Amino acid sequence: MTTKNVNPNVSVDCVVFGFDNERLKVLLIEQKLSDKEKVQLALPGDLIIDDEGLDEAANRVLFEISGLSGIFLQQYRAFGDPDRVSDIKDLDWLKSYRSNPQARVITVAYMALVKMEDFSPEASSFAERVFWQDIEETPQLAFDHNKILFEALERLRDDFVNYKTGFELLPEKFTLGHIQRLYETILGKDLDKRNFRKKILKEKLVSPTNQKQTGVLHKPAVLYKLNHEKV
Amino acid sequence: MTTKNVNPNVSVDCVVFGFDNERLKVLLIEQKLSDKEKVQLALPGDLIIDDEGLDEAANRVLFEISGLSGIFLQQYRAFGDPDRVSDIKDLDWLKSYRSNPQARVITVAYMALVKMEDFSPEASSFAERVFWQDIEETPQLAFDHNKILFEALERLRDDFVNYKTGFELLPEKFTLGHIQRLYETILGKDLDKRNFRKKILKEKLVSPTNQKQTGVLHKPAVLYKLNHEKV
DNA sequence: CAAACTTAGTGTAAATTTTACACTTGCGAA
DNA sequence: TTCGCAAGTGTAAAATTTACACTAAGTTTG
Repeated sequence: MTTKNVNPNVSVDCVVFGFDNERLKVLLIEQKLSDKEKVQLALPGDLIIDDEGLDEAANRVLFEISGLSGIFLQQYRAFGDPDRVSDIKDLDWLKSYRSNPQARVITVAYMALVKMEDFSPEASSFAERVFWQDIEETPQLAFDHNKILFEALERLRDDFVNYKTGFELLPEKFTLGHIQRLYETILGKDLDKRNFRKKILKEKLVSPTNQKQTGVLHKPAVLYKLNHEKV
Repeated sequence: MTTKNVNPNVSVDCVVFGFDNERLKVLLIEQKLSDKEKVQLALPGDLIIDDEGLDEAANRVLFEISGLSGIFLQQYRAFGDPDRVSDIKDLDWLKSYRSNPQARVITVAYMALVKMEDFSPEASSFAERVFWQDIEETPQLAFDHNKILFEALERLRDDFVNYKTGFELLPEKFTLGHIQRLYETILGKDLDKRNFRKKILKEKLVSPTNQKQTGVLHKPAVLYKLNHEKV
């Protein structure tokens, strides 16, 4: 009880889901361990700085690592097992301004969902490589990042079950089929076409334009747009 | 970018809701500032220790401050505005083992719901007083604790809307009226008696016993019990 | 140019869930 | 014995959810 504590390092980790009208992906980085030559995959994340809030830190870190900005990151929980980052001394990626390189790392996890076409991640600072990874084929990640990712996905699906979010991922003009594929992708299951359309149209969040798809190898669909005042 | 950071203090705060078959309360503590004579009200919380996990820390801290243990605490988010605890230097309650008394404090918030009759909080360590405060009359709290409490309440209600939680708050034998009052208390609104009973009974989480209430000044109600295999 | 392929688009009936609503019952207290 | 109080009970209407199959309109292929 009178032990002198060393304050923990505090980091933020960002689980950025990307949708490409087809598959759900997650933004990963490849980082190199300092002395050994091993590389490992991880979620973008880094230590916070003294005078910034957590939300602010998440946005900064994501930008510094991947070049992405303007993304709405939602915090969903903190992870703080004392040994969740055990081989911390081996790591290059804890930046030079850390004050206690030997101390544990507590991380605050953030989640976002974006359309991939709007964002082209570019590796910078200590990341060797930044890329979109298909969610169905997630590899082994560093530390407890697989767990952090899994919980983010659970939260993402929770947010989708009420059918009121996710439209922001669609292009300006989109078809009802696009929305349905979005929902099927996120929820990981098939939905009945007629029932889905009924439900979406009842919400009145989208309206038809007088345009149709072109250049598709099937009957062209009516294009819809968002009712911005409602979203 | 090359600034030497001071690692933040990390604390846990516990929002323990208590139900007394009547009202919803929250566990608060009264603590004294060091030099001045002012006292302030706050949620039970304290810094974490090096080698403990966050969940572990929450349980320890709650026990040390209030004597309560065996409570299921659920983490719901971290709060980390850089100036959320601005007058930290004035505070006695940051224990002696803190390493950076001048640094910011990031807190990880936990929530629990218990039946008050099972727990008799007793002030210990640095708390002057520990008590149950009616949720409808929450006073001004220290730091951002009003915000932390508000978000806990939102989360609590979210957990209740699916009608599948909260039974653990009831005595061993209880009436349907008790459950309804519990739900009305948590949700903060009245529910239709007949519809509520229909719904609860359909869930099949409770079964009637062959006993009835005694000593009540009205028609005695049938007592129910939990179907433990389902809860 | 006909056939094949692909997704768009559409309606209904049954089942389930939700909502609104009012009176009688049994106990203790006065 | 009457009064106050919460227990206990049923139904109809409305809303929501679910299951289900064919035609339409383009493009590509042979």
